[in-house]
Amino acid sequence: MAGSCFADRLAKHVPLSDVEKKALARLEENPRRVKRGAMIQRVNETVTELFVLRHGRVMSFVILPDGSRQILRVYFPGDFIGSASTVYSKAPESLVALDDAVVCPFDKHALRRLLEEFPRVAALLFLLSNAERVAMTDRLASLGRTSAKARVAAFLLDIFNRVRLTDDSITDSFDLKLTQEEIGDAIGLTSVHVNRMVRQMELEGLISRANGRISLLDIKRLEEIGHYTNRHKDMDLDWLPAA
Amino acid sequence: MAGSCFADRLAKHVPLSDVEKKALARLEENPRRVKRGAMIQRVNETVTELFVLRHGRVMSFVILPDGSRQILRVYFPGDFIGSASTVYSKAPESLVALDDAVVCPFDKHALRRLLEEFPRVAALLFLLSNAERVAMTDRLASLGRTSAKARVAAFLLDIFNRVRLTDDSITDSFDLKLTQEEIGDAIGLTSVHVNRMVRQMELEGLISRANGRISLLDIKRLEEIGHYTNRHKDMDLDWLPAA
DNA sequence: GAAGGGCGTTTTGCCATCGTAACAATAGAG
DNA sequence: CTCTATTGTTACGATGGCAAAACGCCCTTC
Repeated sequence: MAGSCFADRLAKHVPLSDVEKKALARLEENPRRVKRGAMIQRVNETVTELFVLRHGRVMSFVILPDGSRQILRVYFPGDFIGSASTVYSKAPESLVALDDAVVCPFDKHALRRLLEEFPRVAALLFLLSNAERVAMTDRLASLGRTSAKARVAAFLLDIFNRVRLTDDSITDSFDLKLTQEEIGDAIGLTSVHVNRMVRQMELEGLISRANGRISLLDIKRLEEIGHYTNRHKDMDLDWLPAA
Repeated sequence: MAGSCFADRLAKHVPLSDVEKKALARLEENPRRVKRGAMIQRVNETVTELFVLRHGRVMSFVILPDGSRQILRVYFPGDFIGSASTVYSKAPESLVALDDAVVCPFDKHALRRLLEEFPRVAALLFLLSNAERVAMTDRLASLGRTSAKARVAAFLLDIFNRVRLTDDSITDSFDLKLTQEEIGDAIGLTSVHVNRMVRQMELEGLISRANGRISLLDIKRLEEIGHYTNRHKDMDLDWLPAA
C-alpha cells in the first residue's frame, strides 16, 4: 500500500503508531486525478464523501446571489477536505482544483467507523478541525478589521507558511498559483486594488516577483503590516496521549 | 446530579443514550458564576481548560495591535467554548461574559479521556467543530463580499436563530445584548455606520426596537438582503450511529 | 424630586479607502 | 504567431470611516 499523505503530514506534528498510520492510509485507497480547474464538489450538491488531498492544491469557495465569489480556503497536500459533509448532507461550499491534483475520496461512514475503531484518530481529527476554526477566525479578523495592504500581506504569509509545511524545498520564492483576482476574492478586495497593493509592496522592497513566482523579501515587516502571527509554531499537540 | 445543558442541547439534534448523557454531564460538574463584563479567558494566556456555557451569553474576540477589536463569535447556553486549547496552549482569543453567566470549566485532559471512553461523543464533538467551521465561513463571505446593510441583516438573523435554538419561548422580539459598537466590531463596521443601517432598516419596516429588544418584522426580506440561509435546518446528523 | 454622571445612541460634515468601468500592455499556450 | 488570460493603468464615484458633539436614559445621590 502506498504511504498515506495525510499520516505523513500529521506525523510532522504528532507521533503515530503503525496501526494508526495504516488506518489513516485506508482513507487514501482510491486516489482520483483531477485536472486543473475541475470542480471536485459543487455547492448544494448532495455529498457523502470527504477527501484527503494527496497532490496539488484545491480551493473552496462560495458564490453569492449577486455573483461575487468568496474564496474560503486553499488546501495543500495532506489536508483533510470537506468535513462539512459530516454535518450537512448538502455541500455548503464548492471545491475546485488549482493544479492538476490527486484527491482521495472516501465515504463519510468509512470515516465514522475509523473514528470508532481508533479513538486517538478521532481526537486527532477533532483537534485538526479546531485548528481550522482558529485559522478561520484569523482571517475573519483580517477581513473585518484591517486595510487592503494588511490583508494582502497576511494572505501571502499564510500561503507561504502553508506551502513550506508541505514542501521542505521551499526557502524563499514560491508559486502562489492564484491570480490577483483570486487573491482579491479570498481577502475581500477587487483585483484592481490587489494589483495596487502588490505593486506598491514591490516598490517598497517587501516582495519581488519573477515568472509567476513570488518572494517575500522582508518577512518581519510583512508580519507587522499584516498583523500576522504564524500559529503553526505554537501548535502544541501534547493533548493527544502518546502513540 | 444536575442535568447537562450541553447534552440537552445536543439531544435536540441527535438521540443520546443515558450513558452518554451522564458522560457529558461530567463536563458540567463545577459550574462557575461570572459577572457581566468579566473576562473568562485572556488572549495569550496559558490555558488548559475548556468550557461548557450553561447560562447567559459569552463572546470571543481579539484585539489587533492598532487597538481595534474583532468579535469572533457569540455563544449561547449549551455551547462548547474554547476548544482551541486542544491545539494551542496559549489562548488565541479572549472570552468575556455578555451577561451574568454560568460556565462549567473542565480540564482538556478530562475531555480527552472522555473521548477515548465514548467514541460516539468524540464523533459528535468532531461534528460540532465542523459545524462551527461552516458558521465561520458564512461570516467570512459576509465580511468579504457583502455591503454594510447585508452584514447587519445577516448578523441579526444569525443571533435570532441561535437565540431560538436555546430559548423556545422566543417568537418575535429578542434581546441582542450587544451595543451597536459591539455589532460593528463583529461585522467589520463602525458603530456610526451600524447606527445608520439600523435606523434605515427601521424606517423601511424591516425591524423595530423597543426598550432594548429588537423584532425582525420581515424575515424573508432580511434573509434576501443579508444573503442569509439558516443552516440549522439543514443539519443532518445521521452520520452518527444510532445511540 | 432635582441634580449629576455614565453609558449608549443619534447626528453631522468631511474625507480616505476602495470599487467600477474601460482600456492598454504583456505573457503563455497551442 | 495568434489568441486568450492575466496584469497594469486611469478617472471617477460610492461606501463607509473619523471626530466631535448632542441627546436620551437609567441609576445614583443628595
